[in-house]
Amino acid sequence: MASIKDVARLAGVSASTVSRVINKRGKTSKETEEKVWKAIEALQYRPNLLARGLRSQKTKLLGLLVPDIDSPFFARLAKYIEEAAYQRGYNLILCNVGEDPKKEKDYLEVLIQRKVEGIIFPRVSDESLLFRIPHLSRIPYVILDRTLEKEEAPTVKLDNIAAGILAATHLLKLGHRKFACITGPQKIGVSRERLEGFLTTLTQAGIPPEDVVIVEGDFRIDGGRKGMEKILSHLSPPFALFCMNDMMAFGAIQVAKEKNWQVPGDISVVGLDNNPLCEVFSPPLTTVAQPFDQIAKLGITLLCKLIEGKRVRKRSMTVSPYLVIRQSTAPPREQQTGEQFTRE
Amino acid sequence: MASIKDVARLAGVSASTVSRVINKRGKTSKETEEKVWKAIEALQYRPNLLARGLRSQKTKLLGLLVPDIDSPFFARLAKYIEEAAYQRGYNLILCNVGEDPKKEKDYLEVLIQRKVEGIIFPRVSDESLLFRIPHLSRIPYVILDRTLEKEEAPTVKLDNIAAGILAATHLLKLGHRKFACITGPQKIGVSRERLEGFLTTLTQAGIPPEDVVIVEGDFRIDGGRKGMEKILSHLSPPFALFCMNDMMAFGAIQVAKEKNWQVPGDISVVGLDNNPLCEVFSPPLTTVAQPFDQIAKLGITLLCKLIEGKRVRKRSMTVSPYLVIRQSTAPPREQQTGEQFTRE
DNA sequence: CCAAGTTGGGAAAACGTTTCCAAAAAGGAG
DNA sequence: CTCCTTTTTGGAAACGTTTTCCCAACTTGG
Repeated sequence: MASIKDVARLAGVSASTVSRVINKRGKTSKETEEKVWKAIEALQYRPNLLARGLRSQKTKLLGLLVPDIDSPFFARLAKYIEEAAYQRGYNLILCNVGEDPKKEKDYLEVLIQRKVEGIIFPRVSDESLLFRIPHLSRIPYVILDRTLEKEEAPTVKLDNIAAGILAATHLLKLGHRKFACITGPQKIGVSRERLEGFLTTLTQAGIPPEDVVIVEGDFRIDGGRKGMEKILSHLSPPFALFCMNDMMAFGAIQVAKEKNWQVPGDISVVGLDNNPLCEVFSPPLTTVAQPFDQIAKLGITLLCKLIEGKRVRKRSMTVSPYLVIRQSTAPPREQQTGEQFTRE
Repeated sequence: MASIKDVARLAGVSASTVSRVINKRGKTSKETEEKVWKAIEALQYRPNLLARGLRSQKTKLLGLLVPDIDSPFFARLAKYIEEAAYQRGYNLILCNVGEDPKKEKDYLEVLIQRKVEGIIFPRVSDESLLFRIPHLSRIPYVILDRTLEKEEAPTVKLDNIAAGILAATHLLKLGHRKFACITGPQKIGVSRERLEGFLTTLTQAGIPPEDVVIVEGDFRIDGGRKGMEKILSHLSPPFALFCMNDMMAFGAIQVAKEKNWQVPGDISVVGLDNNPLCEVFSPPLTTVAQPFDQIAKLGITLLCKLIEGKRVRKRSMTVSPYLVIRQSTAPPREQQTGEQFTRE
């Protein structure tokens, strides 16, 4: 493929001039510029980004370190991250690390070796080797959807307390007095914050935390299933359930149906994320929506600022959730015994 | 960061020797090797992959050009592609092109500039600019889940005819005689092949193609919705429906429920893909499963062979689908009229 | 008309590797 | 001990850019 020297030769100028024209750096006369562009066009020249990166230290590459790209949550986030990065001229190296710490470490090393300018971590775990790698300390990064306890890491995430409040308020307004909650892993800060918002709101409404059945889930369908089994062994409908993501809500509702409980008739369920499947699920799932696009956009913006070495005022930011009411929530059954047999 | 020269200096050898030790090329004595590894360890040296790629033309980078990473289908495929690539020491640049031809073109150019060694295309469209870019003709690529009409492109995909046959056979065996089908876009070869398998099987069972209600979908939930509306205006239950992917099946079933038809009581539905959501949907969806892992693995293997310049016998290969029977299919209602009024 | 500034552009070094070639060291045979 | 072969090593060029430094040729102003 044609190199910058070929262009220079054809245009009758030096390589430095071609570089200047391309990068619009330094002074060049209108006529040389024209000659250069003509030559570039004629040779279909495209700069070699390896060489450019090597010389200028600007690779325009970011690492995307994601736990599981085949999860609706991360896939969605990844989409918006990609979009935001593309807009700013960055490319993404996809690193799907799963539960494998060795793979995570491998990838972190490789990203360093590839001279990525920054790394974006959707929901990295506390056990992440992130901070173990010496060279990594030098490279800018942003964490999405996650609070890291250890240190002041730049983060963009949902206002999780608000999310818990939103769910609780909605269910209270419908008249519920009995509650359950399937959380995410309790070691994840996100889960604790959501629970905090949920419980304090209930407490303020006069419902003591001890009366709320709380079981720990895993953010996966199966966690929702198991969670619901456990809840039903402690609590009899009608009651209201808050699942900390939609996947678990799907699993939980499935179990409820298998046991012949009606949703929302016997059990009202609120999810979280606003997965596209919510609409098509039956019943369509009421959920606390995350604005993925905002999170991704803010995350990339923040990362770019860190890369450019700009001083940033707020290294951590939250975005507000909003409630999407569908048909998995309704007033509790007792209060409308008259209607009990007419619906459906 | 430490460079190869620093290592050389510390180990008291030349840079070339260090390179030889790292890459295990050429002869080096046991003792120098030891010295070199010690120095590498001491300095925490990691080769700069930009420089290596520039010099050796081996970047160990692949492009992943995907229509929409936030679709369960592609997310799943991407996961397995990533896994297969990682196993072989390749990294992936994530290119999410959506419906935007300009973005596709942009990305193809960028991939060339970044000197990727190959590109993997899950389900590229016929309108793709893939073959318009002059330099691209030189770079190896593999297409997944798609037949390109134009030319003999290396492809790994499902045996779509077999998929259609599988769906038809299953429904016939249950005793169905009235059929409908929501296809993918008809301009996509995949859709036509699936339909072919489906229809010929029905024909062989004595059901003329004219009696099968066929509507065109888009592989999305909403296409399933609209498709079902159209079908129900032409055909009254009971009948059996084959949707060419799970998403459309979800949408179709949703509409059926809204109109108070029972699945599988009134309408049996078969999907395709075996999305994890199938299990949790109600009713759990019977579906023709794609072995994503196989497709991805074969695709990457093929791509690597092309990259290494090996002669490959079969440039195109198919993998076999298999049926997963859940609860969205059942014998048609007529045969059990007694139950007709007991439901709900 | 000359000194001082301004503008445009070229030469060369540098980025960090790999790889070719030749030189040095080591080993073996006579 | 010498000569030849083989193994191990170092030097230097090359990959394709960007960037620093410098010089030539104009402009400009006094």
